[in-house]
Amino acid sequence: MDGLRVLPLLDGEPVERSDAARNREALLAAAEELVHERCGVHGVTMDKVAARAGVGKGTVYRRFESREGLMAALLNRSETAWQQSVLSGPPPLGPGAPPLERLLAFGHSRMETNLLHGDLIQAAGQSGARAYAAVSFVAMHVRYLLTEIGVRGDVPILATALLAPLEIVILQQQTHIEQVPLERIRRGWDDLVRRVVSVDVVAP
Amino acid sequence: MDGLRVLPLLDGEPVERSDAARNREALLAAAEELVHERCGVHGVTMDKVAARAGVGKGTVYRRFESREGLMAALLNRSETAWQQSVLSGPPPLGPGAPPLERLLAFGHSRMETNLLHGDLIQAAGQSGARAYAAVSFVAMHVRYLLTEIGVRGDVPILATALLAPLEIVILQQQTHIEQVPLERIRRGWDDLVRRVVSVDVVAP
DNA sequence: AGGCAAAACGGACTATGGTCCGCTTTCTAT
DNA sequence: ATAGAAAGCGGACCATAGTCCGTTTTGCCT
Repeated sequence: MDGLRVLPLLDGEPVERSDAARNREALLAAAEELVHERCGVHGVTMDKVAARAGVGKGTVYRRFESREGLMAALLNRSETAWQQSVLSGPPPLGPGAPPLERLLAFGHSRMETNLLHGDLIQAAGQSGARAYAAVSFVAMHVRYLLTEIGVRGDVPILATALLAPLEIVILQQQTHIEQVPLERIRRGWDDLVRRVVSVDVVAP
Repeated sequence: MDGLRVLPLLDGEPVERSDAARNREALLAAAEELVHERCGVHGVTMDKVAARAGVGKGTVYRRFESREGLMAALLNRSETAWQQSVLSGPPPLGPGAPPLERLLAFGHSRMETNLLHGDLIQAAGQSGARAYAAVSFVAMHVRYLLTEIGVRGDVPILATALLAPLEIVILQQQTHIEQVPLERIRRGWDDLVRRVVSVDVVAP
């Protein structure tokens, strides 16, 4: 009998072999351990990750493409939890609050998250995973909220404009180099949002 | 007679030795040549730059600290010309036009410049020179224009918010990955500026 | 069960950024 | 002009990201 697996699992995702899956887990776990031990992303080398996971270096690169890819994968783990709290957590970040309040809460939360994972984000660079998964989720959400608020104009572009000052390169420039206090950055962003939005809400 | 050099050239900039100056020029020239030959920043290695300039690798690092530093130095050369046209070129980019027009022209010009030097900017990273020279010039100018326009609020933070969407990481995300046409990005930025500014100009 | 093709493995190898330290050049004071 | 010290020089050396390819494992099919 041929039993299970009747559906030919439409190609494009040709099933992950068991050893491959095992090794991916091992590698991510090893990388996370090393980041914690070393108290940072710097100093976590590909060799060490491979050794800790008990595999060869070639395997790391097959699974994650590059150092950036590995970091991006690591990042996605924490990002997922955060995305959950945006989609279904308590208001005002989650659903239930009026859209403007949600948008402001979103900005504050995103700011904190980005600063928290700053080094990891930079180490992940432009690498695929983040560029797609994270960026597009965040952009999507802001577009949605802007639409709910009733903003006229090129919503996708405006969403990008609101998100840009929350990017880690900008935040680090402000906090680390210009020494701007966080509270002021936050108020500045709130002000920006209100300015962008007010044009439409006052004049229908 | 003890002749020239009476002023003890107040320390802090302890005079550059002639060989050092010569080598710096040679290195920058070599780096520029290689960038042109290779049609890009990638593939320009420190070894090649040193060899082309006819010096050892150690010299490159003494002069420019790191690869990022070298790239930043390269960038500064072109940046300087651009800064001149902002400060004293023809309007609307240069002085003479009303501040709002100047601000819009500034955004367009900055957008083009950043896209043109995209790879170089990324290769220069956060490295000193750019973080200070370029960023602070640009920030200063936008603050000045916002003040002239009569914007109330936290002008430095608003300036950062307007500049953020012009950063290369954002622009490349939009043009290369999301395939947004340049014209649309430009119009989007104009809209953003008008929204940010309009709050103050209509309601004094 | 046994065989077979595809996928995965792993470690030696390469390329390149960055460091180090003994030697050379430049500058200044005599 | 000369000597001495400070600054600069340069290439051998190290660390780490990334590649390659012969070998091993896996999972399906008869």
